[in-house]
Amino acid sequence: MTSSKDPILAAFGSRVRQLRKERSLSQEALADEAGLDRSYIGQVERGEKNVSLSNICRISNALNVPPQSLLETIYVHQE
Amino acid sequence: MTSSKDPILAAFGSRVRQLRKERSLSQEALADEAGLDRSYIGQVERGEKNVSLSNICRISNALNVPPQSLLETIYVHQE
DNA sequence: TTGTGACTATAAGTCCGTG
DNA sequence: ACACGGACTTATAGTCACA
Repeated sequence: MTSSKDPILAAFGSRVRQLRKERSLSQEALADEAGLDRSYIGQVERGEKNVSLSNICRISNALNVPPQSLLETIYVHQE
Repeated sequence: MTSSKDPILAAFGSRVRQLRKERSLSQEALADEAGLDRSYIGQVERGEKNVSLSNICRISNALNVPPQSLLETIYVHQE
């Protein structure tokens, strides 16, 4: 499931990338801030990783945004 | 790390429990809606599990709330 | 500076049960 | 209806070398 194109993970990753670029950070710089690996951040941004809640918060913290703002672009079909 | 008291996971779990009870659902009923295991939901609510983004969305979908509302009670220290 | 595939260790998550 | 545990399978975390 890690590498399958899950639109949720893709939306999350795009959001991270958007916020990172707004701050003119490299993946490496963001990774450093978050205490994560550079390539891991890249994988997250490409929607290849099903990120855990801990890491969502680490990344949001590194970006100086509340964690829920990283989920803002995720739309789940309500019935 | 599974059983350590991470306040982020605890806050998330409490929020899930709160919303579940508002809907008068049992853990089993919620698990069924979300396509997850009954005991897993219990562990999540007790803050014992580091939930993945996919499962955050599954649970939020089962509760009929947007995923970011499950993170609303999580406050990360901004510097 | 980033994309990518491969890799190992550990945690996620399931399924069975108990009180 | 829930907490909790053991044993189990599968996914994620986290890192690396290289394109």
